[in-house]
Amino acid sequence: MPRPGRNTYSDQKPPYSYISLTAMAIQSSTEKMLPLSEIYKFIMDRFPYYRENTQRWQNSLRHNLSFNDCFIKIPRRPDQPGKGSFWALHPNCGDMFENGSFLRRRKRFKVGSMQGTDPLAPSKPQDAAHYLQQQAKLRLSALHAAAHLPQMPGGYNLGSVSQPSSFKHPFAIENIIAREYKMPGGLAAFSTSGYPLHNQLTPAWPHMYGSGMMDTAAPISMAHSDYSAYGMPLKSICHGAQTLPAIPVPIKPTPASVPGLPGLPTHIPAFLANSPQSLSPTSPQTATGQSSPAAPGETLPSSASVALQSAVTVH
DNA sequence: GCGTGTTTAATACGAT
DNA sequence: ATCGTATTAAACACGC
Repeated sequence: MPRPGRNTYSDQKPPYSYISLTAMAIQSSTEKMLPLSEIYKFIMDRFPYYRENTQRWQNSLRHNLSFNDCFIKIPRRPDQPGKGSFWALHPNCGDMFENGSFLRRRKRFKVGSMQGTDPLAPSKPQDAAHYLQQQAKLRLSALHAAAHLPQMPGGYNLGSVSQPSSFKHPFAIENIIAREYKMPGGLAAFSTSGYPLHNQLTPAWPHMYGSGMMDTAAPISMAHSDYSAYGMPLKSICHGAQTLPAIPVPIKPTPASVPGLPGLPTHIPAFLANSPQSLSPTSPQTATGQSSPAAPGETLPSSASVALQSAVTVH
């Protein structure tokens, strides 16, 4: 029986499928697309388990990328030199995960199954690739635009969201990343297999490793997980382009973080940060996300959204 | 050669 | 038992 310890829990295989892990990596990126090598890196950074047997799981991961329609390949632009293509989530792959939990997928995503809700998103892989490439550009434009907007006191840590759903699955991406291993309470109701157990208290997320980003700037109290790090369900991240393109996620409190922008995460989860090392340790900070919860269905127009809209119309 | 990408096949497991 | 999905292994192609 494994005992709690550095090389037992922390090296445990995470309860996520390769699809989940890949989706996490992709969604952690600013442009919502990553080259294969960055996906590898993300996973190895966060999950010590995957620092071994790299041949095995990387082969599996590549298999999943090719095999599953939910991943689409995006050719590099001339200004994106490097090896291999980018990989992104199909714009219509929303709702792929049950309740936004990376632990459970609803069903295999197939192109043309019309389970997505983005009326603008093409379903053909080629079209989707182009669409996402455009989306990536837009995100960068929006990010730059937002960077010039005033910042609220308290920075990125507002937590007001416009999601109509108050969905808060404990394994939703925002909770995964928020939870870290270093919860204020130190414990959470999860089994060692990673699944929620209400009658059992074990250290949460032993399989995850901080690699220098243990101390997120926005620790979330999981005891009040109603408003999580992202403050939005995965599905809205996944097809955030339903009304607006998904917003780039700044990885640390920068002026680029704009409070109140619909769909814009105001907590920046370290887990999703694409450069975890860049996160400087900060003093524990109570989650302020619950301090200004958005009412279900509420939308919060902001100057940033205006900036985004203008960015959208520019292409 | 190596990294990337595709495909097929076998196997295991959970849900129904 | 059957089906769907995930994992793993392996072979192969392609480009640098």
